[in-house]
Amino acid sequence: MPAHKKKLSEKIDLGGGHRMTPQRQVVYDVLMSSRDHPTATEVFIRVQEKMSSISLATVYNCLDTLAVAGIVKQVNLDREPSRYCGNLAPHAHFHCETCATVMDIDLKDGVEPSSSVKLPRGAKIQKVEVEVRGKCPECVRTEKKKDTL
Amino acid sequence: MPAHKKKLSEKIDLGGGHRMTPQRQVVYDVLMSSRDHPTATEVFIRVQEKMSSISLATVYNCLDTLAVAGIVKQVNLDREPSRYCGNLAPHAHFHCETCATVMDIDLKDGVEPSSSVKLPRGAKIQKVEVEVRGKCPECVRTEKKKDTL
DNA sequence: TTTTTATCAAGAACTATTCTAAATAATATT
DNA sequence: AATATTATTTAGAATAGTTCTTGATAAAAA
Ligand SMILES: [Mn+2]
Ligand SMILES: [Mn+2]
Ligand SMILES: [Zn+2]
Ligand SMILES: [Zn+2]
Repeated sequence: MPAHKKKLSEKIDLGGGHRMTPQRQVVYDVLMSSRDHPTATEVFIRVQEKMSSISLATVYNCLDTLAVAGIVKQVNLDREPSRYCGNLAPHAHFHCETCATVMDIDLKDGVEPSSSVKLPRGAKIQKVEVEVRGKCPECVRTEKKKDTL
Repeated sequence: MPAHKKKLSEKIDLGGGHRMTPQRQVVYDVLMSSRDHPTATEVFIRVQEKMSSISLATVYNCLDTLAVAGIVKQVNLDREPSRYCGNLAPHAHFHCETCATVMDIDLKDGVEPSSSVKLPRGAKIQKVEVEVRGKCPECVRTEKKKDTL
């Protein structure tokens, strides 16, 4: 079952004496129930529909706690606000420069993302990030439609 | 001849009615004469040694103009301040989490960096960025030395 | 020269994010 | 249970990198 379809309100262990509070749960649920990559402010807006009393500071706190606990991912693209992602599987991101959408890209089976670069010998690799920028299929289609008018 | 060893004060065309002013030239020279990836503030400090009257705002303006003209690269890693790079050849970046150094990584010949991901069909790819995080060779060595004490 | 356009510089403004401090709530200890 | 300890939430202040504004300066064009 894909992560984003997991039953909501599932109790998760955060470890390190951290509690899964109602605020953290609702932030977590919002991320797990969406495939897009909302910013903290967008998460805040979505969370408010379920818990109108929550503050933006708490959303930032919760996102950080969840990210440090490793149950959500913080996605940083360029100079833009951080986005958050509930997809824990290793994956890359496609960033559409036309509509600003961020979408997950699967990795090809058996191909390490690091295999295209000459890793510095003696270095200890912790993480490899691949980011693709361009025009998403939908925007390419819209563009072409415009051409034929 | 590698880009960073080019003769300094080389006159460059910026295109689009833009002038290579003394300020832009000195900012450009600073980037071309270093292999590290300085932030705008670090560039500012280095530039001041040659031109003490320059302002930080102008350094930001110059860096932006040079980057838009495509003769330097803006490098954005995580939430940190932007860094700037005079290496125009396609390359990736290694970011040491211990000493914060950013170094260039060459791409393997004949291997597209995009080959490790399942590109969305119909998308128009403009740029693929690969970022490696971990511990650089020097920091790995320092760490090991500490172990044997 | 006169006019136009580009650039510079200083500081204000902006924005995403973090910090502070007080209130609240959960947990542990007695 | 009562108390003490610790974690969490919250609003707002503070921070930091960057961008914007505006008037001065300089270069280019006419
Ligand atoms: Mn993702
Ligand atoms: Mn570089
Ligand atoms: Zn798009
Ligand atoms: Zn290092």
